[in-house]
Amino acid sequence: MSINTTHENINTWLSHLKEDYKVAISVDCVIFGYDNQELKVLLLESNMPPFEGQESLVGDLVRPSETLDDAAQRILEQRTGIINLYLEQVATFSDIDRHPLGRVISTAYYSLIKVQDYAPEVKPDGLKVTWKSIQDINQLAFDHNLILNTCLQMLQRRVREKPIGFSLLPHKFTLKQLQSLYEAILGIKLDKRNFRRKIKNSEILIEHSESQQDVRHRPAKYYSFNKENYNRKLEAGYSFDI
Amino acid sequence: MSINTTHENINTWLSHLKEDYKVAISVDCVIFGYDNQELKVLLLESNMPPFEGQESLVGDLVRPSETLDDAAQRILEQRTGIINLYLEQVATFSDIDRHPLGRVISTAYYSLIKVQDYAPEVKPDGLKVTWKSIQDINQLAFDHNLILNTCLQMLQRRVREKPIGFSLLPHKFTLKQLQSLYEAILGIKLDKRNFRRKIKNSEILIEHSESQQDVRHRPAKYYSFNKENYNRKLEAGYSFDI
DNA sequence: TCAAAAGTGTTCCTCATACACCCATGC
DNA sequence: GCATGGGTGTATGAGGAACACTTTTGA
Repeated sequence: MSINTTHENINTWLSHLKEDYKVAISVDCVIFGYDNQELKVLLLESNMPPFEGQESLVGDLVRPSETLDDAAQRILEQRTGIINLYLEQVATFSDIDRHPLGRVISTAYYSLIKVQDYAPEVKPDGLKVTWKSIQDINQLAFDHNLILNTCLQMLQRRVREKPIGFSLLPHKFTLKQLQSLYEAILGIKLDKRNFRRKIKNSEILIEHSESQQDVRHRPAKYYSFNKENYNRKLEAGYSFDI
Repeated sequence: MSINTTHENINTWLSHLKEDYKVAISVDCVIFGYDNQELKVLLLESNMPPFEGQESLVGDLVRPSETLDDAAQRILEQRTGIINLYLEQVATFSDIDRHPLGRVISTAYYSLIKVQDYAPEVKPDGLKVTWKSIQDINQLAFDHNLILNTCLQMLQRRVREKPIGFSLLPHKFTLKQLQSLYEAILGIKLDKRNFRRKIKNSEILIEHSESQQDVRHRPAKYYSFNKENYNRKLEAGYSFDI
């Protein structure tokens, strides 16, 4: 922000700060999960006009005493019980009439969690929280479809250039699960052999001795993300890329 | 923004909107230019405490009646006279104490112009506007160093994946100028032969019959960006990449 | 004729892509 | 023994990286 102005001196500027130029700020969190071969998003069911019955993203107003990053963490915790999740800022949405009750500008954040680690039944503040497949999402409250799409594009970009996909899977996963995850996020089919070669060459997986059990086909081996080795390779100039 | 809450009903929510939860919003524009082999940024000289004498980005408060995109265009025009420039949103900065006069959250935008098309002498509102080389920038007002760095990273990313570099050069340019531009933005050296082959293979340049004049060496041919052909190739699935 | 930058091809190597069959298990 | 998904290797082509000399001009 610049305060360089000869037209408006400090006093008028200060009065602007107090009065006319203020609007409310909110954050909206797009929390992605992955289950049953499908990419999902955490949604709240709205109970307020004019959006009763519609679903919305996890969001609320930002307090004047907190940063956007802090607000995103606080609101996510209050609304879902999820604590200490790293959220990445995506974009800020400012259409004049995006909120029916007044001028509210909203900054969107996204993150990823393992659905196994979060049971929506918790509902810390009594709101209905549900996982919903991206495919099944229709009309959301406010401009949340736009926000969701923007965050999804960010996810698609990031998942190709950073090993964040693992944070959607259980600690131990099969290569098939990993491939299906990428296919679900990117919306494309990948070649099995090429995918496996690429992943294995990258040397960022730990291969476990255990395999699947009770499957009526050849059991798949379990793998985990090797964060230590990834960090080591990062420092050596490695750049992840699917 | 979500209004789904059982703790705060509509009325208290509305009062929040009117009172406690309001902060001021600003935009800051990072306008890049290129001249004399150097990447430059448009800066204003600050005349207000505690930043007198320091330089700042082109910014101001957003009005409650305009979107952030509109505000960025308006403020850029008022402060510099530059009209109708497409600005891309980069990020929103919200540190509590980023502004000495109160809580101001700022959304950053960036864009590129040809320095030939803009004479800073114009100074529409009487402020000093200057081009400054990225290299020579020291301490800026507010958190503008952080904002500038963030926008520079965005530029470095974008310039590799979209043919936006041309908007920094004169209409007609030499391949050497184009290569130097990329080197200045990315801060790396490029191989002359590989660069020229890549650019020529991309078929997005028009080769003019004219060449440089009055240079004491073999004169270079002039080229222009072939926007029509680029758009045609885009639709055919082409993706620019340097 | 010299200085200064323009312009030009080839080799090597890495990596993306396309593709088909055998293996281990539960039923 | 059969259905189901797991697991593996190779050949081809495209494109990135490294690299040095000749050409054109003005002074």
